[in-house]
Amino acid sequence: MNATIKDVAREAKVSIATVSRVLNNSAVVTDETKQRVLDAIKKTGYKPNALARSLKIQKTHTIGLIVPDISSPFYPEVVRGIEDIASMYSYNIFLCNTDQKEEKEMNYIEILSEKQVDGIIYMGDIIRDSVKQQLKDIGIPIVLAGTEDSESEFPNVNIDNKKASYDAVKYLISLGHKKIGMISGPADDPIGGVQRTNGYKEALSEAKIRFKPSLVVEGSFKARQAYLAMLKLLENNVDAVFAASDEMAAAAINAIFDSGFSVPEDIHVIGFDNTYLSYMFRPTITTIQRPAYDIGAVSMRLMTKLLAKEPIDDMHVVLPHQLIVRESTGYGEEKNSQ
Amino acid sequence: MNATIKDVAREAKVSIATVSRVLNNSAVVTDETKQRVLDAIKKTGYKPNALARSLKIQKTHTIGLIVPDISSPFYPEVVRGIEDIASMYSYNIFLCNTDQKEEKEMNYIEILSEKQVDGIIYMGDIIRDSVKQQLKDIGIPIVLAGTEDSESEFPNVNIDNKKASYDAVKYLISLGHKKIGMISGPADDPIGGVQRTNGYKEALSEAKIRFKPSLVVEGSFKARQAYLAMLKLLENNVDAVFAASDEMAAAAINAIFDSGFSVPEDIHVIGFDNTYLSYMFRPTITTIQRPAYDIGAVSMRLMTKLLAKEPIDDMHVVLPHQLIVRESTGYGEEKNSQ
DNA sequence: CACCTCTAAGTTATCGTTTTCTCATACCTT
DNA sequence: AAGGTATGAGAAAACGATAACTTAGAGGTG
Repeated sequence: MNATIKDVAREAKVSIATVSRVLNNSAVVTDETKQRVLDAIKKTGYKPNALARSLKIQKTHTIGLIVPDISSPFYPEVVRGIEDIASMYSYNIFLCNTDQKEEKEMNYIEILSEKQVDGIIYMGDIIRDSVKQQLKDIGIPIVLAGTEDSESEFPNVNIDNKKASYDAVKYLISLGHKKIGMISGPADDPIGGVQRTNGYKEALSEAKIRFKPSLVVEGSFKARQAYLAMLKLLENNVDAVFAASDEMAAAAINAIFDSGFSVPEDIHVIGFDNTYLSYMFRPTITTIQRPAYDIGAVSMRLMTKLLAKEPIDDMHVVLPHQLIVRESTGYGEEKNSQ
Repeated sequence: MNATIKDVAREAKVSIATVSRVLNNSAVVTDETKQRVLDAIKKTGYKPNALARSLKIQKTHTIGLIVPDISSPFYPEVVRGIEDIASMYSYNIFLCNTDQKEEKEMNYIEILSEKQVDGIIYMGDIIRDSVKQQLKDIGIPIVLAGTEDSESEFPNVNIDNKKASYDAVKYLISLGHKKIGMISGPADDPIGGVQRTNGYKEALSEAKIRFKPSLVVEGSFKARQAYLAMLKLLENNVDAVFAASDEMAAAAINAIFDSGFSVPEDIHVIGFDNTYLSYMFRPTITTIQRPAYDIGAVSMRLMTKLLAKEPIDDMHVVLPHQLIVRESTGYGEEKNSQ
């Protein structure tokens, strides 16, 4: 059906080697022959078969993306960042949703390996040992985007989550709050759970505020649980809350309103991630910005360096986060200007 | 480095043909030989090379996704739906962001074709003739997800956009409104622009309300323009507004508040798409739900049928949309229960 | 003028599979 | 016992490219 290099060769009355040479200009071909080949390519409508090429050169210019769920916030932007840089370097990406399930992760890594991807970018809060081992076994470059493994064995790009939540809580303290609640991520999540809670504790201890376990309620990054968590915190009379995600912060604010209190008048709230929810929601939500697009872009750039075996200055990139102050902590009583 | 079928054959002391036979159980092999091969596979850690296989069988079990922007709402869910079904049928997907730019679209289609994808699912509001032609030329199954081409030449999965906006406006009319404004999509967008505006007109004409061009302001699906559009509509004293996207609806509501009016007390607003913004935003926004996940899932299912050459009952699937009534049109003055 | 060198282009092995032939052997027939 | 038919397994030809190795001339040198 589709023309092959052979058809082009026949048409141009040259050998397939010569066609290959003009295709990759890997060797000198006289202008006249070259032109004949070019004409033949046009005439036959020839398109190189990337499969055959990849089989021979042992490179696919394809990388695999392991993502918990492309339809949940944060990831779409990361993936966009990855894809932009990938396309810049002529790489294509396989998208694989795993819901963070071990079985799906293992399965996809296997398939990606069989499809001979040149590298894998992994996303997800928890990296199981089994998965880690398999990623090592397949012997291609791996980059972790927006996460990190316990021993820092893999190159990665991330923010400093502990510092980020430290900054958020410190800001609340600077506003004069003493009873600060937290709605954390799951306890078995080393980042959204452990690291962010640690930042919270550190800010408190630095300000000599005693840490009370009852003021930290474990959430699941879902609105409903966060709503209930907030109700619990209200029983403990908190005067400010730091939630480990914007969605949880929004749910918390709703819980506060539904309980007859007001934000920011009665209680201040800070979220995490600067999703568009945080600025479209009213009151707009003070939040920590994790530079999702950049995490993706830098991860992919790091990947291209690994693939090209370029020297790499830093295998573990820490991108800056930022506290974005909005109405939920009392900023800007004047009208918002969109 | 990696073991090949040859290594397995040598290890099991059989021919590579036999190994291939047990791999695909494409022919009878005695249990004893089979076991030897299986052992050899385990011992060598052999993984089939999908590239070589695909080259031979002329199928890659890979499909390409052309998407305007994975980081903008609606698409992540569609893609998730596609990927879920794809993985169910052992297909992998290439993700390609095009920003709806002709050049990028053409380029990606070319690359996908070179990489021998088995099919392409196209998303995007506008389908240019050049792109359409190229999609036809590469000679593989194409499915349009959440969109349609002018001549309905390609199989597609979508909702009835005209009917959807008709329903929204009819609902506003049923609430007693007469001066209904609309913030539409771009005029050159046959769906978000033309079809949705047509539905608006039809609902008006059915209710014998005269259509006034000044009450339709062209937006771009972006918040800022919609905010300005709403200010214009306010000058015309509208008492209700239908926006062609939730983000525009939210921006409109902000504009209304910032102008000293209130929603739903003074003005009713309806959005489009039931993004999570529409239910997290306060007031929650009445909207039309486009079943994004299902559009993706059904599109991919359609694709698998095309690839398997199964008989297809309907090449043009119209999925049901739904009007979701929330606070922005006055529903539920009682406390929202999350 | 014989010999060498260079250059452009052709031959062919190879990447790792699948699949079509072939073939050897065992088992039925009659 | 000779011939026919399954049956399991091997040999080899693809699939469509790349690249190492050849080779045929053209031109340069002594």
